Amino acid sequence: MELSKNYLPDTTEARWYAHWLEKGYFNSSPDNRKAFTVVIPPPNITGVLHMGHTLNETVQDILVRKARMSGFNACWVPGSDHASIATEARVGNMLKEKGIEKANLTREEFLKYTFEWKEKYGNIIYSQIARLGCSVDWNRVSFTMDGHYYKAVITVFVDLFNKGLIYRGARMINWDPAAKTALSDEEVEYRDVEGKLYFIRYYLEESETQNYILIATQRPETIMGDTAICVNPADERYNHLHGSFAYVPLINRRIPIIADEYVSTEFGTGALKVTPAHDLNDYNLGLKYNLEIVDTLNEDGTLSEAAQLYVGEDRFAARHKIISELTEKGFLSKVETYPSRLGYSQRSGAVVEPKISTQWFVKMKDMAEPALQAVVNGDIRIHPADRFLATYKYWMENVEDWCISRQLWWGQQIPAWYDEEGNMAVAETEEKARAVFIDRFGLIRGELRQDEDVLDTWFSSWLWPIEVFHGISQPGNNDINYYYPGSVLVTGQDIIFFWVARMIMAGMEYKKQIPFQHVYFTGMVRDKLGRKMSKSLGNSPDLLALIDKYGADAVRFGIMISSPAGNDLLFDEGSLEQGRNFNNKLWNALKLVKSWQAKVDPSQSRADQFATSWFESRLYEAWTEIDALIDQFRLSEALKTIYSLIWDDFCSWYLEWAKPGFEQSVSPDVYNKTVEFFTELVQMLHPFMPFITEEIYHLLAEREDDLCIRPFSVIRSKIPDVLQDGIFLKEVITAIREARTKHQFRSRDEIQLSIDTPSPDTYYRVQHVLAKQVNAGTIEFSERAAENAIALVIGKDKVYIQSDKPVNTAGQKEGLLKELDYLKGFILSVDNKLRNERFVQHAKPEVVELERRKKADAETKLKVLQESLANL
RNA sequence: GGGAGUUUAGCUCAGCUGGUUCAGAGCAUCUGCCUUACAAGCAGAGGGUCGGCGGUUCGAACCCGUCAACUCCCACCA
Repeated sequence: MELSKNYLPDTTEARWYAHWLEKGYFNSSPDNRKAFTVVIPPPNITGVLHMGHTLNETVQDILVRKARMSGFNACWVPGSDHASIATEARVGNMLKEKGIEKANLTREEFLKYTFEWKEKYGNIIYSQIARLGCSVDWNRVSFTMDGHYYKAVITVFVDLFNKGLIYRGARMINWDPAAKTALSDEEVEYRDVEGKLYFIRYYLEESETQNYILIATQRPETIMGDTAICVNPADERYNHLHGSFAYVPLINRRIPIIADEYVSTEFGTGALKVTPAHDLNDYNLGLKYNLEIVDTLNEDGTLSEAAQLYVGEDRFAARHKIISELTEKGFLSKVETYPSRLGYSQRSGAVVEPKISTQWFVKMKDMAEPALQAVVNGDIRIHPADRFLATYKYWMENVEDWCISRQLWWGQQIPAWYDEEGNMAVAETEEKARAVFIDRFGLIRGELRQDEDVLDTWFSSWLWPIEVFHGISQPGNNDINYYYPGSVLVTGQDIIFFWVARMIMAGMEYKKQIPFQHVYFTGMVRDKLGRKMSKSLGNSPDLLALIDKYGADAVRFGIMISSPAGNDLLFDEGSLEQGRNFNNKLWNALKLVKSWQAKVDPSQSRADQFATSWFESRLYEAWTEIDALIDQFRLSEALKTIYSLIWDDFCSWYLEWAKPGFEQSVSPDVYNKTVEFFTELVQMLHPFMPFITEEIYHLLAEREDDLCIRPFSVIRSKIPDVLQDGIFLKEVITAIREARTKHQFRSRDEIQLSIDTPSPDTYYRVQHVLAKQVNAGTIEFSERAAENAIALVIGKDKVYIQSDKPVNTAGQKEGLLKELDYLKGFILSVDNKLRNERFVQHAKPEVVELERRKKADAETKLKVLQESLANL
């Protein structure tokens, strides 16, 4: 078969993925092997594959494929989460484009549209995951709104409620006015912005002369919610005002002036307007001093009736108008710019409002404790540990209660029912809730009404490692017993609190066991200038286009080669090019080895055993390293090691050494060994670059199996002497080549070597290869210096290169003198060290011995150099 | 304001418990090659006083102190 000039990924990749699926290699069911379980961090159904996913999925695929080939029963569960806020917004917009207002729909109608949308668009990401080559078990696709999953979430809610770990109450929460829902603290992102500080006059009641107190605020539109002014009791400027009253500008509400230590005398004017409905601190002051709470905002961020002014206008529009009015009427004293921080909704991007609202909360303290211990005592290992252990600990020790109710439709509806008097029962179903009512109140007053709210998406995804195996809906089933706990969780460090910490809590609560043994945090993907990927910067590459251009293997290579463990990944298309070049290198090595096939001559016994026995040892040595690196999650380094093993050791050295001469035959032994080596190399590489390796595996020889399920079987021994010979041989070749280059030999110019060495045995073992590699016609051993030759000193050996080209003696002399100088300096420094009594006394004996040997070696070499110089 | 991390060649990073010739790799750069697998290649080369200062030690990129720069996380000062 004729092989193409370069490797062509597109058809190859599609063909092999289809084949793997057809064979069912990625499907897992419990058996007597050890399980290796990975659950995918479920992407949003609204999402498309981006660089972050690509990194995560590639890492997981590497670990899973490696485990599968190492004899584990590997199970990688794919799936997605329903992403209530994002999806509801997306579907809302879609409906709007069709001319349908969500407000005119019933809950059931809206959910029907949403499920339809999910069926249509929610699976796009799966085809992209497949395109990357991910070896997930497609029979196990899970979705956080699947029937059993929904049920599990409800079960957990009821259980936690009955345990007293879930409660309902009015609290200051983060309100997203765009999505019109409450958010958890974690869903708020703070950003620095340049704000303005407005200084407003509040006129005092009992002052005959129009006296006022000056208040600084960033949010003048909230003044209608003011119910007090607060100053520090120690602030002498305001001592006389304690207990008196002032009037809120524009609406003339009479409010008290109170004193509390909370207020800083340093900031602003030292006087604070207290708006209990719209600021957490003010809310606390309100509770302390029993202040009236005036909520001046509607759910959508417009001003409410209670505001009296600008009712129905958006908060930011109202701010501008109020500033104008305050200015006109002389209430505004001055404006200063002021750097501040604003909270934004992670999902909708809207500026979050602190709002008092009745919501559902999970008590976190008790659940945090075992989850903290699991990590602190090492049951769960975090990688890289140093960076995240402290963060995790801090969060767990200072965890706040979790607001889990969302004012949305898309999600698990809270299983709480109310009667007409507001009595409440929590139960899995309405029927059970009725029983609870009867049991507790004896009767049900009027119609029962279910709580309108749904649960935070994270309240379902924290059960992911358990419920993808139906561990809550069907406790004790075979799958959950076999696959739980998972082996490793691979995810971004940005969701350590959202998701990782809470999964650990859920695992400890519901399985009394950790959900995974290792957590591997990948870094964030940035562009090559170190900037975050973002739509507005336009630096977020189109992943599918990249796969089209370079192939999935090259994309995987490019991403992995540039992502050192735990660090951010600076994405550069150049690394994909490197991946493509690597594909090509492999492809050409394949072409070379295939070309030998026809040249195999069974009558030929092997002439030279060195190349094969060297590579055999080298292969084993490298495999040990690579295996250890993968175990330590140092995947980038593992890939670099394989890359160099293939490119340098295999292609540049081994294949050249083993290559038959022009028009010459190959011994069956060399050929078979080479195919075997190549097979093992592509096997090592397979977890990283699955497609090309599978392709080469099959082109290299007739196979009955497939590479992706081939068990690793590198049971070799490394022979230190052979490895040592290899190092020495490379050194000699490089030195001679360097001399050839320096003296402007062309590759076809043949040389003759004459070597003066105390240990010719080494040369005997490798001379065949050496001659080929430096284009030497003859190699002879002689203690005499060769005439008209280029003299080299390699270790303790003198190597003379003879040819019909004239020799530049002066240039050579210069080179040797330079080397001599260096050596003398070196000997001097070692000597100084050895003469230092304290060194000899304090240093470990083996270190001293080493220095002595260094000195002796250098002195021998010095002598050889001097002889060479004398001969010139 | 609190905490964590980083600082080694032009770029991205290795360098494990301080000691094999005053530090390694990949990419990039330079030189020479269309050598019968590969110019998406081959053969070579150059490039760093390991952020600054001080200390411990016979010996420091590595340990300690200090300063500086950068990054991230957390935090209710209007």
